Amino acid sequence: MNNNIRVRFAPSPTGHLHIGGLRTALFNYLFAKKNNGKLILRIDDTDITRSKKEYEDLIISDIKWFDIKYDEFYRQSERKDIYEKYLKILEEKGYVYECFCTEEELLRSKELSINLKKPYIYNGRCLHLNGAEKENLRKKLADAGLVPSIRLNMLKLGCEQVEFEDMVHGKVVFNVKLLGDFVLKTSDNRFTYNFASIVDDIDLGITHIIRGEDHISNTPRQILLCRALGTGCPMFAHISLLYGKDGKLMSKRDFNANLEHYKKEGYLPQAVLNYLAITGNTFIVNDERFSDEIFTSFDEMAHYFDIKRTKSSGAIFSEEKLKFVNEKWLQQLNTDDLIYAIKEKFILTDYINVSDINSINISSSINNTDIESAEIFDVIDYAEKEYGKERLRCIIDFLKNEYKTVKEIILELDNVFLYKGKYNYFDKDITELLFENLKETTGNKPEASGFNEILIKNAIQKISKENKKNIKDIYENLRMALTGKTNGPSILKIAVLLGKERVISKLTI
RNA sequence: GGCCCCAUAGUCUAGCGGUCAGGACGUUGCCCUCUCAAGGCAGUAACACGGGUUCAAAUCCCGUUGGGGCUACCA
Repeated sequence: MNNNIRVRFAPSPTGHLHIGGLRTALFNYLFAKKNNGKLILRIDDTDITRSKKEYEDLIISDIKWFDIKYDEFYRQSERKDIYEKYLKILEEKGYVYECFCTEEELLRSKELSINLKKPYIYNGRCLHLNGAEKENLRKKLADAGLVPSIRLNMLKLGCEQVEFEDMVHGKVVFNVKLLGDFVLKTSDNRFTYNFASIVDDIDLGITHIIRGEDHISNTPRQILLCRALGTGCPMFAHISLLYGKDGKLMSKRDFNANLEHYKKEGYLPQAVLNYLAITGNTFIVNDERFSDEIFTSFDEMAHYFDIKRTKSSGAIFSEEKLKFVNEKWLQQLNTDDLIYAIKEKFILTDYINVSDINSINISSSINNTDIESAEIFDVIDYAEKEYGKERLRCIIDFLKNEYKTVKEIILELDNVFLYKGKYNYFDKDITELLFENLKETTGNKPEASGFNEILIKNAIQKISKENKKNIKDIYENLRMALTGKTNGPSILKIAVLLGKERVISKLTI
């Protein structure tokens, strides 16, 4: 296996990284990992008017959030010398020419083509200008503060068609005549995407270009540039795009295209990646291990990844399936790792405001001396102070198997384990009986040994028998008193995790 | 309009000439159960259409239809 594989992810900092971009980054990362290659992050910011540093920062932090690691980093805005160098090569070979057309002129000729229902192709007018005409036009441009743009001379290249072997689509063929002499360098001295991108790919030794299918029509232009430059060309893999429920391309307008959405809803980064990896893609077939499509680690995912198995058809994004994947990840993730992830990856104040908890709870806190002196940053922090590390671990271990997102876990943690107020009970009699019995039967034994599921169950049965109360009613009442809801995870388990003291206190009328 | 890509259930997919068209999500029912989930079991639902090629086509070829992308001195 070739271990000089180099791939790149090249977002332009003109907005947030969205879910489709993340998928492209992921496929690059998987490919690099699988082949022992390098992943290069390149910020394609040649469009200085639309590019913003804040977006670059956001993109980088998003990539980090998902634990996608890159080996090298570049910014196109810092590589102008390199583009200049390659442009010079083309000039020397006579493959480029100056274009003096103004924006209006080009626009007009384009409109004309549209009206005639003909494809718009640059007419190559400036190719045939003589020296005097050029100087005249150059002056005119200079008056407007512009310089001639530079176009690639397709005629000189002499190719009729370009074909390439796409790693996901197979053979793709384009007719060169329909491409037109495209611009390499603009009249305001910027290099265009098509030029800068492939020059970087060549210069940085990129071996495989894995990008979205929307770039497939740029590919022939870039291949032509490779030929003009006389260099080899990287391999291409155009992966299918992600679509919304309406069948249209996911765009920044879609709320679930924004990665912020997944952080706020409490999806684990691993789960999002896992989901993205399996949609529009297949790993190993006929292997039961992957029948439910859940991986246990990124390395495992990379190991079984094969770009050639990527589907060439587009895929509709399904948050339902993502939720399922997230649920599985929650279940399989080691509890300590989960707690770490919750603390590191999520902004818990999105779910619960710590100051709210504090104002409600601290005054009535059981061990309020500890709490008041401690610095509390978030819910987990607070819960740790309340329950201790070990106990909190048990609670999270319990909750992670009951809920589907981190958000749900945190909400439940707050609602039943941290809330110190009392919920309304259904039945006063039953509540009193529960209070008496649970207080009595457990006596003064320490919580750990005395307060367990069997004991509570027995107490409930005893209450039922002796007082002719319906078992279900007693459970329901206990649940209501402890959680304020009529349904949820095992109330026995919840009671045990809460501990005798808290349970008794909630049952006090 | 032109160019390119794509087409198996509601969704993601397996399938590479002969399968009862397989799996997953969802959904429905049952079991479990203090409730809701989870889990277990069972059910539901698909080869866009029309021509070829072939003894045989979801699979190969052509066309049609449908969807999508691109069509800039944006990336």
